[in-house]
Amino acid sequence: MTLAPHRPTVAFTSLEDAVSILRRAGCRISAARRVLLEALFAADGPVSAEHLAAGLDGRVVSSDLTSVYRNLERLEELGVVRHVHLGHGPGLYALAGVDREYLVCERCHEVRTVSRRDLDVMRDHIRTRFEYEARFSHFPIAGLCPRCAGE
Amino acid sequence: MTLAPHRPTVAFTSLEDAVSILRRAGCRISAARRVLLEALFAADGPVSAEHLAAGLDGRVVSSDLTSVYRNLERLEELGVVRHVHLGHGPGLYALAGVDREYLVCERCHEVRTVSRRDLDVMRDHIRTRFEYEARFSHFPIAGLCPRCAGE
DNA sequence: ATCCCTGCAAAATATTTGCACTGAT
DNA sequence: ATCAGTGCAAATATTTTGCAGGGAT
Repeated sequence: MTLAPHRPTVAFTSLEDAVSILRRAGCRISAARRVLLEALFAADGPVSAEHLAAGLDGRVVSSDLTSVYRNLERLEELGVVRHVHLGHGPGLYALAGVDREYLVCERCHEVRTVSRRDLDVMRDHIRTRFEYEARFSHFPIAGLCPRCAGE
Repeated sequence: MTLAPHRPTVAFTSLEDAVSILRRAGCRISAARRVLLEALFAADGPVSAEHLAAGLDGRVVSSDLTSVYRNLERLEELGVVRHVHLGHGPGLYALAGVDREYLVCERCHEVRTVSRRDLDVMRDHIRTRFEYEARFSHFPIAGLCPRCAGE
C-alpha cells in the first residue's frame, strides 16, 4: 500500500517548458509524450488516465492507455504531474503547477476548488501541532458541503 | 466516482450491541456476519476485506471474501463500520466507533494515529472558513512525517 | 546504431454482480 | 415457508508487467 512519493513541484508554464524538463532528465520526446502533455494542458480539471488516453472526448488525439500510465508516472517523478483521489474512482491527474486543492462533499460529490493559500492555516496548524508537513493535493479534504451539512 | 456516503456513527461497544443494531435494521444474524464482527472487534487497526476474510492471520475463522465485502457495505450503511484509504492499496475497514484519525507519511508510509479531538481545531477552521463539515476518517491527512520532512 | 519508449496482450489487484442454494426468521 | 444472505464463479474496473518492434537520439 504505497502513497505517491512527495515530489517537489518544478516551475513551468508552457508545454515547451515541460518538454525541456523531460529533455533535461534525459527523456526522449516521443509523440505519445507530447500528446499527453497537450492533453494535460487542455484539461480543465483533474482527469483520469482513461480520459486522457481517449483524447478528452475528442479535444486532443487519443493514445494508448498503457503508455499514458507509464508517462504519467514518469511525469509525476519529474514533478510535472500530480494525481489526486477525489473519490472511489480512478486516480485523477493534473499538471503539478496548478494552484488547486480540493474539498469534496461525501454526500453530493461536489468538488470545491480552493487555492493552496486557502489551506495554509491548516498546514501551519498541523506543522505546529504534529510537526507534519501536510499536503492536501493527493487526498482532498472530504466532508459535507454547506448545503448537505444543513440537510 | 463515488465517495462513501457520510453516515452517522451509532454508539456501540460490544459485539452484542452491534448485533442488536443489525437486528433492529431487520438484518438476519448469519454466521458470516457474526464472524465478520468478531474479526472487526479483534483487529487492532484498519484492515482490508481480504485480511478480514482470511481470518486476520488465523486469529479468527476465515470466511468468504464476497460476503465480507457485502457485509462490510451493509455495516457501513448502518454506521457500524467505516473504511479509510491510507494509501494506494485496498480500502481498510474498522469499527466506526473507534476514536482514531490518521496522519500518513507519503515518504516512509508511517501511519500516525490521533484522536478525533486532535483534529477539532482543523474541523473548526474549515467550518468557519468554508462552511464545510470536514471528516478526516475517510481520507487521512497525508504529508511528510517529522523525520522525512527534515530529510 | 543504440536503446528508450511504444503498443499490444496478459497479468495483477480490488471490487462487484449473477445465480442457485441454504439457513434465519 | 419465506426470502435475505451465502458462497462460488464470472464480470468489471483500475493499474501494472512482459515483450517484440520502432523511433528519438
